[in-house]
Amino acid sequence: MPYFRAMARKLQADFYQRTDVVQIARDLLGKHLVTEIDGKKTVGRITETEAYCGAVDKACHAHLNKRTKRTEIMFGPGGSAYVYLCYGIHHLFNVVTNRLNAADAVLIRAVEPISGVEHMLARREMEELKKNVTAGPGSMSKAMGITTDLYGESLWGKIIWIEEAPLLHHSVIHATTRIGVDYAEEDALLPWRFYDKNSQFVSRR
DNA sequence: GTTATGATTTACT
DNA sequence: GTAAATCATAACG
Repeated sequence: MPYFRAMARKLQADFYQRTDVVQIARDLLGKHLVTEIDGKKTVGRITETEAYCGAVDKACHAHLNKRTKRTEIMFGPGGSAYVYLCYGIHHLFNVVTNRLNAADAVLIRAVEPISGVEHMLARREMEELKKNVTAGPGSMSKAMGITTDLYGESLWGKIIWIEEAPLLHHSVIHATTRIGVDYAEEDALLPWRFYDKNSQFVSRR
């Protein structure tokens, strides 16, 4: 490994297995999401996340500890990928957090392209780099090559991982309500969506 | 076996 | 602003 190129550390179990999913959602902002799929490596800086808190959150698929084949991975220990298909078209990528039997997850909603931009554009069938290439959970997953094939994949393996990066200052993190969870009644009002105020690559303002 | 329904995006009017 | 696309999953018979 060339000594002159700093090798960013992959986030490990101790990061994902903390018990406060909202804190993890904040901490993930600014980190680098990396995928290496079909020999194509793409890196994106995470700019937007949402926290989903297992049993007590009406917006979470695992609300009241509803255990199904789909939600099963969220009950495992933190550090694996929860990917599912939404509206029959979009693959949404989540990071499983917390300990065994605490079904929390963080939805990654947007990234800012860092490298492998040509692969992202090819996957999105686009010509130039605009924010909608990777802003929005379905778009981001498509650009990064994330599909339900990655369901249950370890986040410190060789296909997908997240690299350490300095925490963002709290003053540039904006907290607001989550998107598309109107059905969750009072839990739809929780300020559990976070984004980097300084980034253009955010799905909505 | 059937049926309802989305953690959304895109292309319209 | 509104609507269509499109299918795995979950709940029910």
